[in-house]
Amino acid sequence: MEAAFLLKLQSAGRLNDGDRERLSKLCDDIRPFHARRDIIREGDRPDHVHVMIEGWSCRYKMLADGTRQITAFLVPGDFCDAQITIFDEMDHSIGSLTDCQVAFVPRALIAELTEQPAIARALWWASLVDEAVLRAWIVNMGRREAQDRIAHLICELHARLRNVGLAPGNSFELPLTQEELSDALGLTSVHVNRTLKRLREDGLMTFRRQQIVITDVPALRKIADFDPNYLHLPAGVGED
Amino acid sequence: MEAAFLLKLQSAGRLNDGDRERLSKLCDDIRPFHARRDIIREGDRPDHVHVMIEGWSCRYKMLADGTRQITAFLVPGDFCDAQITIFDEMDHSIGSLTDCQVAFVPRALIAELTEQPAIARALWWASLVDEAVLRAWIVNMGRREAQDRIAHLICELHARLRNVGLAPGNSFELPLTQEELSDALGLTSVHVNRTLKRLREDGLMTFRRQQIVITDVPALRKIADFDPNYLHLPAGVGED
DNA sequence: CGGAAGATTGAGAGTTCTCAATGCCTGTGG
DNA sequence: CCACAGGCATTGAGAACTCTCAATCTTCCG
Repeated sequence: MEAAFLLKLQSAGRLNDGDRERLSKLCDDIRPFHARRDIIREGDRPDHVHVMIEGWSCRYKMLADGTRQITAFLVPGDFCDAQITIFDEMDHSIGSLTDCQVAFVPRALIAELTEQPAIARALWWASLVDEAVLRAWIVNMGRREAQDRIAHLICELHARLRNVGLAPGNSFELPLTQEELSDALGLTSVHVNRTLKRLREDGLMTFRRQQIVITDVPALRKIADFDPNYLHLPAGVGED
Repeated sequence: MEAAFLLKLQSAGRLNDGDRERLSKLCDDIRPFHARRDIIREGDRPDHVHVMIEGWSCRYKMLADGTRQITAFLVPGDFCDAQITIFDEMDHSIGSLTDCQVAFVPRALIAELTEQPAIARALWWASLVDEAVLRAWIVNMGRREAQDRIAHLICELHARLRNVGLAPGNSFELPLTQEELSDALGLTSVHVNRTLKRLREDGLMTFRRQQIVITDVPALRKIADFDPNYLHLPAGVGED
């Protein structure tokens, strides 16, 4: 299978064989992480940039009262912390959700790669998509109640995973507990549980054994008010 | 008064006089907008980048059910839509909140400016701060109840406005209605109203006639669990 | 002096949370 | 192969928070 980050950066278009060749150097130093470990912590000043190769991780912040909010899911192909080439220190943490493989990329290599305009552009593009996703999450948490909110997140993940070849058909692996899901949605796990039940009963989707099956794609998108435009995927990929 | 965007980009450091001179070209084409007008709409493909010079605007999305979610407040010095140099079309709208002055910057000028490494770096830095603010909003909406959520937003705006010289002391102008505030916070205006009353009664802050007065900065930051680290301001500015 | 928009308040309904108990599944050790 | 432990998932009941709908008050302006 082709490296996910190539599939992803592809979407930014304009990569030629030389660029793809250069990008393959990202994989020179891949390290494994167990599930539920911190890959980077708030306050760290890592000297490598981390890229997800395999498995899932998430950005998160802990609050003073011990609650957690997940602000992003990172899947194969996602850059964890390109911002560290600009900022002094991390303002949030990144933790693995599953066992995973993470590429450690020296800052110097990033600097070298971004001398290629097409690569710089692709990275900027990826960063702007991340931003668009954050806005979509804000809309989701601010203006949708639980059922529609879950539906929207599932539609988004479905579209993103398809783009990197990880969601054949209308199902995909979602290696999260309901607790983790609730930390991303701004809900409690109890309420997520009840709401998943309703989605199941309504014949929209099921989530069992870490497997999402979207039973009725149009209906799920409808209640979620999902429009994939913000993901800026290549034509066709976001469509059903 | 110095142009706000210079003060802001300053925070990225490393700008020399030449850079500042070049950046002044951003102001060559400034146009006025009345309050409550769209500056750009979702789906637009503007050929200028817009920069806030004076007044307030906001990013927002409308939902199918007619509700609105504001995803960012834009104040003097903020770039509205740098992403349009990469994406084909806007995935959200930007509307003026007050009468304002907006610089229209041709894409070509942006391209020219970003040939200067320090300027490119400053713009990237600004974009990463925007991203960090979006994450902070997600945490805010996901894990704080109304009073703490409002408190956090006010602390953030206070810090940001100080950085561009718009918040002397512990008060600042916030030219929003309670309705607009509620659209940013994911609440209803009725609930915002009641909660503002409580903040007032608790001696933390007041909001009357578009004027925020923070009565007790430490207490407000405490209930908001506010840490300005994510704004990556120059040392000292974020502090009380 | 109106009018209109925004702010404030009340009452009741709906959503989500908290706390706690129970059920289910999986991996491990005997 | 079976029993058991631990982590998740599921369910119930009551409390807390937020929303809706509507009325009333204020403020701002022409």
